[in-house]
Amino acid sequence: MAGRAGDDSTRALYVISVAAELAGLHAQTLRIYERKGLLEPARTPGGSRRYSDRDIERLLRIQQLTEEGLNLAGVARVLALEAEIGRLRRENQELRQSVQRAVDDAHRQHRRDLVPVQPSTLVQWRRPGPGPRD
Amino acid sequence: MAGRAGDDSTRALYVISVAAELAGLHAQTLRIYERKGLLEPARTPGGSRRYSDRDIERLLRIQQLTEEGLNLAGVARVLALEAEIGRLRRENQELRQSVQRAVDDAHRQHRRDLVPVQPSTLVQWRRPGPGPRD
DNA sequence: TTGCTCCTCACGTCACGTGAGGTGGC
DNA sequence: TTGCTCCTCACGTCACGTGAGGTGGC
Repeated sequence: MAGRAGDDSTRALYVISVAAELAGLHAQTLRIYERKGLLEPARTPGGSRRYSDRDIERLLRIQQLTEEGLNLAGVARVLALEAEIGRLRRENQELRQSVQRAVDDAHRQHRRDLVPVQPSTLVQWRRPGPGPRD
Repeated sequence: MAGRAGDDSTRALYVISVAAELAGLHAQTLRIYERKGLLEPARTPGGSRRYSDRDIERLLRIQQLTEEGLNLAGVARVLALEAEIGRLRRENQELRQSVQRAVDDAHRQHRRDLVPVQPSTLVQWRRPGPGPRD
């Protein structure tokens, strides 16, 4: 599905008959999906539909969901919720990185504090023995 | 819907006819929803269904979604995805608090570093000029 | 002209809600 | 006995996919 010239998955490449063949659906079904707001293919100046690779993948996802018994209202809703979940997961990932950065900064700050120590203050390193505590 | 004795929204209180009346649905419809896995009311030792306030709220949510045109497969999927979104939002909120805590700690650390500075080491602050790079 | 596109209309199938009908335990 | 519960079966309605039928531009 990728590796196309220009590698732009949103580029409108396929007329409806080709898109239908790629997705394993009837052309008329694609028109129905569009009317229901499930996807919005590009249009040529003349008014014909042109589908991108992203559109094809969306069609395959829609097909999965309808095969699982969802009707088109459910498919529309599920696609929207899945997009929301994607956003939340990304935001989540970024927040985790923020926490990591903040902790790293704290550690760096700590190490910087240790740098000015004079050699005369160095002591031999001992592994912590089985002391009464700590 | 709340404020019940004991205030436990999961307590099984209503027989199917009462639950159906509360939700504005037919008892038989509630049985269908259960068979489709949309909710699982408690059972008495004799085998009769008992619905909780939480079950009633779920029934109302199911009703909303079917009125919006979703079939039951779609409703089941949407409810699961909404639960996932709830989890992600909560996790997200906790991560934000972690970031806030880490930043607060860094500020505290910073303030502590500033305390030991001797007055003799103070220099005038200059804004960085337009140097050749960086 | 051929083969595509566009659209609308109609039919078959299936899901779901509703009701009927018959059973059994407080 | 009455009024509930349990279940299954059948029917009406609606959504959706499919196909036909007619139009128009490369």
